[in-house]
Amino acid sequence: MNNSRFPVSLHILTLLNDAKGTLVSSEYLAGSININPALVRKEIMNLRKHGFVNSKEGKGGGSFLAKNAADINLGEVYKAVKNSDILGRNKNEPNPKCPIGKQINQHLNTLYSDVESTLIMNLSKQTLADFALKFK
Amino acid sequence: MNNSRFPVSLHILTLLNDAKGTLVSSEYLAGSININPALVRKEIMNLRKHGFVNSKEGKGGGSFLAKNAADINLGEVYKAVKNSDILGRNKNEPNPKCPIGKQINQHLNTLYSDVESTLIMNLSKQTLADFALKFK
DNA sequence: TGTACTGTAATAAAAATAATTACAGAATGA
DNA sequence: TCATTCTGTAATTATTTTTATTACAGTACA
Repeated sequence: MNNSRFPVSLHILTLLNDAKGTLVSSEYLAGSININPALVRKEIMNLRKHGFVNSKEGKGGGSFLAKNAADINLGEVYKAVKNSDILGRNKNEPNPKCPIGKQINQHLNTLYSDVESTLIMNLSKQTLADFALKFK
Repeated sequence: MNNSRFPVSLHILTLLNDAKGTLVSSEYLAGSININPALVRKEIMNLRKHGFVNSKEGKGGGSFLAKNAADINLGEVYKAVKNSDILGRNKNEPNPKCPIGKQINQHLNTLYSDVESTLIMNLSKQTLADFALKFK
């Protein structure tokens, strides 16, 4: 992960949780996170697609949590934003003529899926409500 | 992780293990991985720094494992190559005037260090020898 | 003493990420 | 009704990260 989608999404969700159902504009969210509002809206699109938030268009519009914070766990959030292999991947095909190169991706795959599923299991122990509780 | 340092390093180590102590050139390694030899040498520098491999300069030179494959575990390899936060990080400072923005990095830090230590624990259960054993 | 390596740096290219800009469409309320 | 303030979305540009390329000094061998 060399992008900021997870922390940005978690930040958005935390702010929305804090707003207790009132509508929050992408402008405000962007101001807290310190990124561009259009990026926030894009990330919100994704969170909406995954059922975490809902938005209302038009004047006075904004976003709000679509479910209880206790029903959103961080494993789900991770799954919603992940778009690359957890431990990275070589973009080039390894040499198929090399006995090791030929097989390595297959073994990396099993390693990664194992590692990732325990990671998700671990993340899933914590809900957005748990996370938000840490803020004073 | 959006770079390929972990898979590249593991690939190198697997090849060296397969070579059973004979010297392997960066040219050969690069050919199997399908990346540039200079990158391989750079990655080997790092692996050497961490005590996993040794190299011999000059004609007929190359690299070889510096310790038994059973004494290299994948958690150590991960630690040797990791250079970014496991779940990504927003490069911009969150707004210190926002009650959430002000605190979020601190809470992300504890989350990340927790998540990462279980990830490493998990990876550490597997040695290079275990990994290499999967190749037929 | 030529050859084949590593070590290392500098530079360039490519890819990924983020920022910016723009604007149509929706909801509000004066 | 219509100006205002939002979202949704796309297109473009800028920035950063990653990878490739090139080059060459130094080392070891034969």
